[in-house]
Amino acid sequence: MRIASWNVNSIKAHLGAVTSWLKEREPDVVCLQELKCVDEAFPRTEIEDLGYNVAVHGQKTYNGVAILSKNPIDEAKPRLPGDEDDAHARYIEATISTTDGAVRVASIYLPNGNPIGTDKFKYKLAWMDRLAAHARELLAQEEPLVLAGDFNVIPTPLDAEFPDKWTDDALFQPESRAKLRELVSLGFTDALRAVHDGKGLYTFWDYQAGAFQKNNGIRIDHLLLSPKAADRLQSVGIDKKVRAAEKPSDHVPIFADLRFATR
DNA sequence: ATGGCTGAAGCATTCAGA
Repeated sequence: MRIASWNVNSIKAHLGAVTSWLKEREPDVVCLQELKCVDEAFPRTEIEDLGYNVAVHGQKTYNGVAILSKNPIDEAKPRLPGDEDDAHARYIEATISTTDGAVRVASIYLPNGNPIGTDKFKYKLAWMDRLAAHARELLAQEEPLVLAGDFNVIPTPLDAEFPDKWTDDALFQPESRAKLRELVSLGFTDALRAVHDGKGLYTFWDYQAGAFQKNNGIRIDHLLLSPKAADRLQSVGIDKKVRAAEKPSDHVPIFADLRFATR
């Protein structure tokens, strides 16, 4: 089973890139972030025509997350528990059934948190606390679980081409990194780092100043695997080349192949 | 030292992103 995550930076603006990539990469499950549209405006038909079931938690202009799955989506739940008053559409979770058992998947768009020293940064840290609390509950169920999304945290200096440029940024604050470590330490495996060492593996390049041409990137899109998902991990990839296309999203897809007898 | 670009909303310019 191939599970992918991609911050598409507006599903309407980049639908062509998404459908081309779906056809080429053939993921079984896809977690999308930054849809920037309400549920009714999501291009459901275009995605369903490629063989996917769709669960959307949208929002006008900002945020918005979705889960696409070739296997049936049994249950989809928007929002983290306790976030009923949060207007931001940043989380949707679904259970996907396969002939080889169920897997639970969450599509996560963690707050950016810039600039530091503001309520936006406090909101980011509080959101991370709520995510960790929920993740702890999910882990207790001891099922295959994948937390997939744009976590807006650079885990370590290895995950930025120029880490010194990010010292004043919310994505690289010690508090942000500590909270990501606390989440992972509940029992998750960072899928990419389980398979690949070293520098130069990025999922985001700014649109400005030729960042992609300079490979001035950061790794902020992550796939966190519960123990029963990590046991099945075969390989992980980053589709860097989609960033070089015309009018790309500023993020690229990351995907993991798990040993699941699907379809 | 700073900003650079992109998308949405909406029609000039602001907000947000990271």
